[in-house]
Amino acid sequence: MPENAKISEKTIERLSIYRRYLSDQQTKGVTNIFSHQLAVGVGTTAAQVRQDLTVLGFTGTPSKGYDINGLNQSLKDFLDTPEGTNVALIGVGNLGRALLAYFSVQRAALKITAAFDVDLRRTNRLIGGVPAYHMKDIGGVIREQGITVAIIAVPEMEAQKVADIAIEAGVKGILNFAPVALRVPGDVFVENMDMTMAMEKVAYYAQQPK
Amino acid sequence: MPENAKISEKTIERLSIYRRYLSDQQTKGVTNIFSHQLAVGVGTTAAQVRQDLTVLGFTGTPSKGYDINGLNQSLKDFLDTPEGTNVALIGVGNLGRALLAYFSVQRAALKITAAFDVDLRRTNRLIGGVPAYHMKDIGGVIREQGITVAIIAVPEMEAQKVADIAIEAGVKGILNFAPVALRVPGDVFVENMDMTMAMEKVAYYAQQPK
DNA sequence: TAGATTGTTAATCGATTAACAATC
DNA sequence: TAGATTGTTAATCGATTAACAATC
Repeated sequence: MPENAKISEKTIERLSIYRRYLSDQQTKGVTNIFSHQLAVGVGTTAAQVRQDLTVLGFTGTPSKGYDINGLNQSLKDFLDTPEGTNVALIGVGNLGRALLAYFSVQRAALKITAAFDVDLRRTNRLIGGVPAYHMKDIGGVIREQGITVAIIAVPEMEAQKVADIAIEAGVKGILNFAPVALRVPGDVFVENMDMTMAMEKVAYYAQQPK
Repeated sequence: MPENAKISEKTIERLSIYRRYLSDQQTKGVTNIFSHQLAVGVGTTAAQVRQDLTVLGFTGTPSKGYDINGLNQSLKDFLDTPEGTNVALIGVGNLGRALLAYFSVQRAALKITAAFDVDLRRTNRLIGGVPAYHMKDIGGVIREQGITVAIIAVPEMEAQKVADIAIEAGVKGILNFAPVALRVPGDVFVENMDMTMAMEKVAYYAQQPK
């Protein structure tokens, strides 16, 4: 992968989706796949797939398409860090606990290794197999574990505050479920999962005559 | 709002975000706002805000900017249906119950009025104040209640099947939490909330030197 | 009035789609 | 070989940003 190539967010998103689909195919024993098959599987176009895959430097052949094992390895090399990534979950309410369960079934490359809350009933014990700490210990624990990614699942009012603390402690990427625009330094990446907005968008298009 | 104007998804997303921010300001007693203030509040640009707001046909003034009460009303008229929208939640596992709690605090325009699951322990009773039915009753209940929007929070394997049944019963918009590309007719809108993809994207950018 | 902001149109930017020679 | 698919470049499309006369 060329060091100075600029790869769009959309491309990264699709690479992640390709990987999941290809892993599924791999477990089914499929060994090769053509760009248009992959495209149908994930809901895009063959041209898009081919263009996206060039960023990996992984190459297919006109007769066989892409080797799924090799392509999966390339996607892994590209998307994952060799040593895996520790993730902090901030906020262990209804949503937080659901996320804990959701991400616990993931492969080891991304792993929630610490959870935080202000509620004493949810701290200083294991929740879903993950140690839950009091919010006041965020900075220390993140630093100790070398955590660089955090999931924010706290109420709107608290989100900016916990983001600031997490970033101060070394976090460089945030998956934000709080419905606020976080103010962060330029070297910190924020992805917003705005469920209310998504719901309103769906409702809007559902009511359109089309 | 002009009948034949084509409005991009991105614009709809921002309108939803503007509304939430403006509602917050409204409750704080702020009555007027300039495009650049709104832009900072939601994390976009003033030019973007002004261009987006033109789709409402709601107009500001150079001296006062936008009247927040009036703008909120315009956004409501644009985004909401007069009679409100009933939403079905399909899948009452960890994530489904978290979503039930999350959306129960929303204003009345969007309301989860029915939940569905295959697990008998989660059906034929109220969950979070919402009647939970067995999956086999989906079609009937959706039809009876005139539901047009569904949230899919079932395992990957079941997602396409429940989507097909919901659409057959009249659903026109789906908020899909299952990590699969749903195949739907052209008049059905699907918004994917792919949490694994989002997490991988965050991890990718967190590890970039930048 | 002078200055700032508006609505709106034009210019720029970036992403998607199409095209095509090279390859198996 | 003939046919289909590949990598890659060019054309198209759409969204964002900039510009500016009109307005308060």
